[in-house]
Amino acid sequence: MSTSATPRERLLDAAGELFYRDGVNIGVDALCKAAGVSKKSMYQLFRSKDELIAESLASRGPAYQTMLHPGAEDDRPPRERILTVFDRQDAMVAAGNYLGCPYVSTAVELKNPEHPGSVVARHFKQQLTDFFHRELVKAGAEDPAMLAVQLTMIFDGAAARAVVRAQPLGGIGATTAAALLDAAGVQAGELALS
Amino acid sequence: MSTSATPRERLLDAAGELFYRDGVNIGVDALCKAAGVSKKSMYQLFRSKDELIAESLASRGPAYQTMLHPGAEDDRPPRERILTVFDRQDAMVAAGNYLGCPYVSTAVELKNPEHPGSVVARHFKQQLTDFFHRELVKAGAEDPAMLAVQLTMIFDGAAARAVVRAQPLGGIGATTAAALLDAAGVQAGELALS
DNA sequence: TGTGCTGGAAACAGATCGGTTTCCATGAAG
DNA sequence: CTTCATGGAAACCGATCTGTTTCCAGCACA
Repeated sequence: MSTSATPRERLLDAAGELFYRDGVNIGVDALCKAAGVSKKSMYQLFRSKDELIAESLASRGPAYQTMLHPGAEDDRPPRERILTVFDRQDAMVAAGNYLGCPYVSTAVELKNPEHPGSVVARHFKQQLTDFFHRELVKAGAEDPAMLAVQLTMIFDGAAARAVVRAQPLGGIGATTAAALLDAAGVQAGELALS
Repeated sequence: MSTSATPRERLLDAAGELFYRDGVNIGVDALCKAAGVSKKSMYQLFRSKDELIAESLASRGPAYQTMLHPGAEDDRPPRERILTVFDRQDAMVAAGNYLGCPYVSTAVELKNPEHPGSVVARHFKQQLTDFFHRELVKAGAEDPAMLAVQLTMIFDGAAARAVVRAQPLGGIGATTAAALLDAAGVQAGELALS
C-alpha cells in the first residue's frame, strides 16, 4: 500500500481492484484497510459506498480504454483497429487474470439499473460501441450502427465465456468479429472512399 | 406462497426466483419466508446456502431449456431451430423481465469458478453449445464445434446487453446469429446430405 | 513553545449475515 | 387418550455489514 498517492486515489485504486476481484459486496473495512485509509476519511471523500463504486468505475474508464483500444498513432486500417480490441481481450483471458468485463460484471451484481454504478457501466459500453462505430464509418461499412452493436455484443459474449470458465477457444472473439466484418464487406485494408 | 408443493420444491422455486432477481447475496431468512419454510427445515433439506444455490440452478435447467430450445416436434430445418433460441431470448428481453442469463449472472456473482453453483452454470452453458452443435451437424456445417461456441457467445452477449440496459435493438441476437450462419453457409432449409 | 488542522485507529450503533437450537402446535398411529 | 414425528416460529450465536463517532498522534505555522 503505497502512501505516495492521495487518499482519494488510493481508495479509487483499491476499490477498482477489490470490487472487480471480490465483487461489490466486499466490506468497506477491507477496502479501507487495503487502501491504507480510515473509514472516517473515506466517508469524508465519498458520500456512500455506492458513490465509491460508481466513481471507481468511472475513474478506471480511461485506463481501461487505453488498454483495449488502439491508439491514434496506430494507423492501420479500421478492420485491424477493431480486431485489436478482441486480440487484447483474448490476451487478458489467456493471461488468466481476466474475470469478465468489469462494467458488465458490476451491473450484474448491482441489479438495479438506476444505481450510479450501473449508469457508469452503461456509459462505458456505449463508448466501446462508439469506438467501433467510428472505425466502421471510416471503413465505409453499410450499417455501421448495427455492426457496432454486434461487435460490442461479441465482446461481452467473449467476456462471459471467461467468467464461466468455458473451455478456452483461443481467439474466438476476434475470429467471430472477423467473420462478421467479412460478411459486412469490411475487408482488410479497405478504407473510406473519401 | 402456495403450500401445495413440498417444502423442498417451494424452496427451490423461491431460490430460483429470488437468487435471480435479487442476487445470491439475498439472505436465507428472506428466502425461507418467501418459500413459507422455516430455516430449520431448510437446513435439514440442504447442507448449506451454497448447496441450495447450486441445486436451485440445476433444478431450473430443464424448464429453462424447454423455454429456449425448440422441441423435438418442431421439424423445421436446423437453421430455424437455432434461430428460435435467439428469438425466444429476444422475446424475454422485450417482455422486460429478463435480467440476463441466470447461469452467467450467478457465475459472475459467485466469482469462485469452483463453487458448486459455478459448476452448474458451466454445465448449462455447455448444454446450450451442445444443442447448437447437434443442429449444426444436422445442417452439415463445416466447423460445427467452433460455430456452436460462437452462437453461445452471441447468446451471452445479447444477455449482457439486457443486463446493462443498452438501448434495445430488437432481434440483434437473432440477426447476428443469422449473419454468422450465412457466412458459414448454413442456409435456410439446408439439411444434411444423409 | 503553543495552536489548530489532518487523518488514522478503533469503538460504537443498529441491522443483517449464515447457521443452530429451543419450543410448541399439529396431526397421524396405537 | 396417549405417543411420537413433522415442521414452523423465533430466539440465539458470532461474525460482518454500512455508517458515525471519539480520541489522539503528527505536523505546519506563529
